[in-house]
Amino acid sequence: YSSPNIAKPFHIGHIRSTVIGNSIYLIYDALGYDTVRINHLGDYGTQFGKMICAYRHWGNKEDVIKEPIKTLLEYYTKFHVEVETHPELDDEAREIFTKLEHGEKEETEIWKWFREESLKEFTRVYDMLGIKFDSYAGESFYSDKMPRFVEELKEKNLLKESEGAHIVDLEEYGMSPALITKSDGSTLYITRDIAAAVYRKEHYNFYKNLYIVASQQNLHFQQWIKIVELLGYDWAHDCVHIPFGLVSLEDGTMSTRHGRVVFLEDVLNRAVEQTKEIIKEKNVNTDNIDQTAKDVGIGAVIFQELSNNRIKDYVFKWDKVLNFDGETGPYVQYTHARAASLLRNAGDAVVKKATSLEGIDYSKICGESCYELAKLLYKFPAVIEDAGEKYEPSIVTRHVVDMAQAFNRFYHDEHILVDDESEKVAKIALVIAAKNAIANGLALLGIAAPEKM
RNA sequence: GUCUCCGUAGUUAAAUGGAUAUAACAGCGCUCUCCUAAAGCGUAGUUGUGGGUUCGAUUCCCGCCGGGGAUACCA
Repeated sequence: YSSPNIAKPFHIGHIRSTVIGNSIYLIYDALGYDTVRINHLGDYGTQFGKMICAYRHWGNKEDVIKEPIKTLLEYYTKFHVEVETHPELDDEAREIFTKLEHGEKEETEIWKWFREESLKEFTRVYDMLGIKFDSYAGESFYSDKMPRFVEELKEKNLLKESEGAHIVDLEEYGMSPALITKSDGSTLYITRDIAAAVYRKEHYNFYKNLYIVASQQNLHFQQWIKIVELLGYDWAHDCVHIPFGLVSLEDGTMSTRHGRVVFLEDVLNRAVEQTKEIIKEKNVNTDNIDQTAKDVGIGAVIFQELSNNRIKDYVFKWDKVLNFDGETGPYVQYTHARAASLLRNAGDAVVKKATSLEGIDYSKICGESCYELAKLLYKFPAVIEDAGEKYEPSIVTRHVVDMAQAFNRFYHDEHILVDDESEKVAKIALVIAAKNAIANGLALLGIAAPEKM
């Protein structure tokens, strides 16, 4: 998951795979699975031939070091402008990519350098989001693992030559043919995905191999999973494509080349800034405004991303992403902070007694809203399993909202810190349970749960 | 053209085939001498369309309408 293309900006379109993938990892980890987080970087392909070609013609080392992504993107854009009038550039770019595939030293070194510089920028955004990976083995990692499958496809009579290229005909399965090698012999995305799947089976021996990739690539996944099956690998259907809908902007589809793009880092920064203003306005006594603003602002962006069914398309709107009212991350975090505040006011002795769960008179919590809250807390583990089975973090998000709503009603209806000691302890026990459930729920989404806000 | 996904209050969305379709936002009102009002409460408003299966359909099947995506040398 995540898997951005190196040398291209990390924009709002990348947030979905990143954040959904992270949450699915967290959910499966919580369910007790051994998990490996792989960032299949888009660090290979014809585009890098173009990029290197552009760098050689118009590039400058200092500029790249100063601002890697922006500069490399300029080269890429310039290439596409120039190629209109100089079509020979395309041939040159293809040739460079072929050299790269053959491991020519000079091309490989430039490419490695681009990759490192890009990764530095991505890491900054991942740090903001609090997201880590176990492996950054991207497409390039499989560059030397593909010839084996081209041979295997030939042996099993699956490969056909067509217009100079090599294809697997999938017509009988209702799919268009899959292009395995281009007419110049170089490989494609699909070839690398087949190599990657086999590598992962051999290296990790996975139970499930999950791909959190946009629904635009549905056909691509159907094709290569079918090919893996035709190659005779019985685990083909343990590879699962988990698709999600498209993010577009109000003025159309995002397009890096046309400058129609919203940078993820800008969204996160603005959300944090706005949170800071709200904190100042409300004059909340927090120990560390910067940390709280970061937890809440970034949490808000992640939460919103995970609140709808992943398959739905949506249009990115600033006022929506910066709206913190209603069923939002800040609402849930606020509820958690309220619960934390109750525990502080209750005092250590009461909290300790309630935590021990010994001698609690549960008959003292009998209001309707207490019951509704308790019911939701009880259902939570089953909800997490359901979310895992369906690869759908929004199921957790919805339930966390429901729990927060129930807690706020309970908070409003019931006086919690009452004089009656046993009633107070019983109610605090419920508060502790709710606070833990909300914090755990947020954790499964990759969101912090501040004690104060 | 073919394949595929989506269509629910003004808006954004919920709903393993089950009871009066559920929330939030935006409206309109109300509640801080009271544990954090980033809260709570009230109010009005919804299944694109035509069939079918079923005791029962937002959900499953077929047609239509509207929108997105894919459809071999990008990834």
